[in-house]
Amino acid sequence: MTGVARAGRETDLGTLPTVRRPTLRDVAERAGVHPATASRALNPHTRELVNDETAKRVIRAARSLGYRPNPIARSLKTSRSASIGVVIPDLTNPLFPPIVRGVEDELGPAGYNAWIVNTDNDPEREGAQVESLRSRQVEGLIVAAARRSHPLLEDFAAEGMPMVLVNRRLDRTDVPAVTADDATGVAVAVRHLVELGHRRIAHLAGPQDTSTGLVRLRAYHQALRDHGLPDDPGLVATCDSWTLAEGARALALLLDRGARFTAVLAGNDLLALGCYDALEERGLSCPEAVSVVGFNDIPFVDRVRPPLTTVRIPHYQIGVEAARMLLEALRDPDRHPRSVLLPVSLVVRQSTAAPPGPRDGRGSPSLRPATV
Amino acid sequence: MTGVARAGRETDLGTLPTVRRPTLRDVAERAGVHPATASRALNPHTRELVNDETAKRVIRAARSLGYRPNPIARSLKTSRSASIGVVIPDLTNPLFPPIVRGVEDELGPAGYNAWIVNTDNDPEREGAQVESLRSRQVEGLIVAAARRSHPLLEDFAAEGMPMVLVNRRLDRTDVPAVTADDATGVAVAVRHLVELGHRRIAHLAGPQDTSTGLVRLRAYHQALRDHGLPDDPGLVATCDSWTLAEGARALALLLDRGARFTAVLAGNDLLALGCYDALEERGLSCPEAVSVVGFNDIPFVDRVRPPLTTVRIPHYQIGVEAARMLLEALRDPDRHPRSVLLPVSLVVRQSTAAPPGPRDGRGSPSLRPATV
DNA sequence: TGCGTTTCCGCAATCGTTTGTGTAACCTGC
DNA sequence: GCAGGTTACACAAACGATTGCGGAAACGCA
Repeated sequence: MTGVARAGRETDLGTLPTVRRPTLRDVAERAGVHPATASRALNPHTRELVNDETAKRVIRAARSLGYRPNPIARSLKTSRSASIGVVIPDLTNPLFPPIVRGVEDELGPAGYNAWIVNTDNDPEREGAQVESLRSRQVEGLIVAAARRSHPLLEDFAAEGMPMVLVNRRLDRTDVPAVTADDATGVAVAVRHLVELGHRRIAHLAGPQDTSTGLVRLRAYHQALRDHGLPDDPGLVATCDSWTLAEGARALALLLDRGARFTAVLAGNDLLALGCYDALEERGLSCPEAVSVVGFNDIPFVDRVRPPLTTVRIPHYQIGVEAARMLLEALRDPDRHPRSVLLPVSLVVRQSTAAPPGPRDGRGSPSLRPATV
Repeated sequence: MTGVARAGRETDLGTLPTVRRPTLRDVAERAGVHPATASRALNPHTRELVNDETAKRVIRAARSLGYRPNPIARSLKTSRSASIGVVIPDLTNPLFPPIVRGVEDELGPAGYNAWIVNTDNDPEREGAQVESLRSRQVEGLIVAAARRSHPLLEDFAAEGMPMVLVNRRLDRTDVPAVTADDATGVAVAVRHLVELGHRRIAHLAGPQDTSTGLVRLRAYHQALRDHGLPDDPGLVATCDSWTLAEGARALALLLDRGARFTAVLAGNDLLALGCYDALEERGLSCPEAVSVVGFNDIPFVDRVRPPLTTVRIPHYQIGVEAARMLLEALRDPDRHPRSVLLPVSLVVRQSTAAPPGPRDGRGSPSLRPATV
């Protein structure tokens, strides 16, 4: 009688043509076994518990019915979800999509899928989003929105939620992070400027509640010392957010203060683009009057005017690496958390040139490298 | 005895410090009612079924325990999820993040959250992703990845899945879509070029399996006719994808073919940037030798070199509008599906200028508008 | 007092899985 | 022929919510 197993199921004739998706029970019925057996037969991990012959029968039944397990029911039962949350502070920042893609590419083949949320840099929204992730039983978190002190994330980590930070890290070091080697990046950038002849280099520091903001600022001071350059506090302006508008505001502030500098190291590319605006507004040309260096090498900064000299970080690879680490942590929860620093490189474009001015006789504004 | 209601729950002393999240049963226990009553008390929609006094008690209990309903259990029981899927073809295309943000901003206050997936323009991946959304019981779909003929989406729509398309639409008109007024945009762009004096205008058509690609191509032909311009088939090249590289390839092809034109209307901004590359590679300057017009006005094209003249579409608003329509459809499933066309505007920057050449005596290449 | 209505709440089934336990049937070896 | 051990499956209890149904109070009214 199992041949017409579906008959008992056709009682819902009141519903629309939409056919109910087959459940495990349907599969079991068709294969003539108990749902429990069907479950075990379908799960590669428990297949050994059921007779080979029966397993094949179940699998065939499942295929013929087009059975797809219901992840919701499974989650409810197992408290797991085969998905991990990806917390992005701002999707419209071109830095993040490539990272997300790296995460997805690595997670997919492992059977996990990524659950992307956008916090908009808003703590309240972040709280809601992350809570939503948690209640959906995500098995881990990849977070690009960390601040140095971040109670929410710290609590989560303390509760044992597997977590990997990307791009930014926490002050406490017990949460693994995948970041670019910011300090080296800054050092290289400053060296580049020094080699061009700059001695008064300003810095647009990013928000100091983010590790990137702090680390880059410190590295800037260190680099200045290393090169024996004057470390004038008046050459630093701190931005409240990683946005173009803040970059413009901060550089304008520096300019208004009468700070004298021939180059500015921006905390990231967006701030650097803000510098362009502030400079243009005052009729200062880049790189003739002021050289600008960015950080991150986000998409399109190679095509802006002038093409931005910046520190390239491996966006995609950061995502890949973070996903990989999270997967390892899921497989072996006792594994010691380690953080990794990915290598960076300076990509010199046209926003940097020798400083203007009387220092050397060649002070012409047209020192732009002839290459390109 | 209810004062120590938690006592019975502390049997899991073998587990780690991780405390079990309170369930509805815990709340009920503490309030001294049955879970069913607690459920009704907590749900604004059924609160009227329970005594006001009791409801307050339950709510207080819930608050004091920090109770958060388990959306998974709820989904399983109700087959709903309070979330909707957002299907993006490529998150690294700056066109989409603003749309996503519009969607999220509109969905959030309505109590829904967005589930973003990336198909990478890969049908297989798309199938997997969308299936995953479906099995997670998303209540509707906002799709930016539509092709003109798209069996997967058509099937979903036929099955009654509420769905709104953004940016691109299907050939069949029974699935609502929110798009920009592409035809008008093209008309305005062509008129702009004509007014500058161009008569031979090329077009880099986008993939013809997308509505945007087709509509814009048609509008291009129409505009040419309207202005009495020669409609030379040799002036059109079709791109296989909406990427910068394809834009470069297609324009190079046109150039290699010996096509003669003074302006090119690119199917979108990415293709336009590709044009820049192809032109630069041949030593042709923009806009002096060739004017270029893009479409979409994605972030950063105002800062590239030269700043791109393009048709602005209301990215964010497209997202908002789509979410709004989807919400309406969820509230009233029988509502007639309507599509909306959002207005566009031309934003003239520096990639367009009068054509070069002997036509008028002023053929100097320095016709760039002096403003800015 | 008795009967019909409300009002309020508890009971229990249910959503679709997973998984611990129970138990036939079968084998093995003495 | 039977103790002891596998093997292969079924049973049923979860996971945490929602919801139809039914019944006990409480109430209204004659």
